[in-house]
Amino acid sequence: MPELPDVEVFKRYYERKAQGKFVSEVRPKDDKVLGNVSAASLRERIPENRTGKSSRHGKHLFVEMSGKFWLAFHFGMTGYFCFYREDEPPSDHPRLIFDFEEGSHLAFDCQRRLGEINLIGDKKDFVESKGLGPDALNADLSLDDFKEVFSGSRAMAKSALMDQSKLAGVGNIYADEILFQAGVHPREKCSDLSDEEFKEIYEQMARVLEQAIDAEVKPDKMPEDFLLPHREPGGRCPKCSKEVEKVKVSGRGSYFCPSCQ
DNA sequence: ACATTGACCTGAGAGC
DNA sequence: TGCTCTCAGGTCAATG
Repeated sequence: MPELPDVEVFKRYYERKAQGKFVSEVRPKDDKVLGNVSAASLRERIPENRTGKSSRHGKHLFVEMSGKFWLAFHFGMTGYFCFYREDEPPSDHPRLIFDFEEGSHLAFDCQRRLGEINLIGDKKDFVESKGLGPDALNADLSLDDFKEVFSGSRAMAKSALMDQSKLAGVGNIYADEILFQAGVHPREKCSDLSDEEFKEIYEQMARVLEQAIDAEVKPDKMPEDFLLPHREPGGRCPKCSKEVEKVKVSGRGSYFCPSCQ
């Protein structure tokens, strides 16, 4: 599930619930989600530190530990944070649990184990090592930057939007939503897009991502004209009420409105 | 350079 | 009820 808006919501959840707490213990439950760090090393290095500030780049979330190092979280398909108190039930598939001195906990939950945790010293180096492009919701990203990234590509618009080395953060769901709002067919080639279409995609990208965050990523809180709640067989386009269609692009199920796009 | 496919994982839901 | 099949918001490697 986690694309840029989801991860931004996780970030705010972390800040609200778990930032600034003293970690008494950390419990790694599954080596599969550990990237460059072992369970033993986590147990060694994390306790006695305080959870610090956080930042996000694309689908990656960084959490600083006492100003000493960062934990980089990637949520895969099914990851999320779950904060709970002593008297509350834990999450379903905890893969790493922080125990706070005050008696509460933060779990990194990931049912399908496709997420990954890394311990890093420098965020920039990490972003570079992953080959990530600029964050898709970066205020410094101008229309000209955007065009420069995409106009040289012969890939389909949706594939290009999901390419994390071009821009980081857009995944399957929001690529569909952005192209729907921009009125561009997902299989349209970047090289065939007009200036007007580039501008439309650029503007809709920022709008869609921001509105999804405002809606806390909940389908029922999304704007009326979002495709997102209608991406299912038989679903109706929120703008023209024609039946939405599904095709495969880059091996991913892709919904679009045949009349609006 | 790009599309496609399968692998990595687990579980929910559909159809029988 | 239980089985099988397909699918799921991510990424990576191999192949054409």
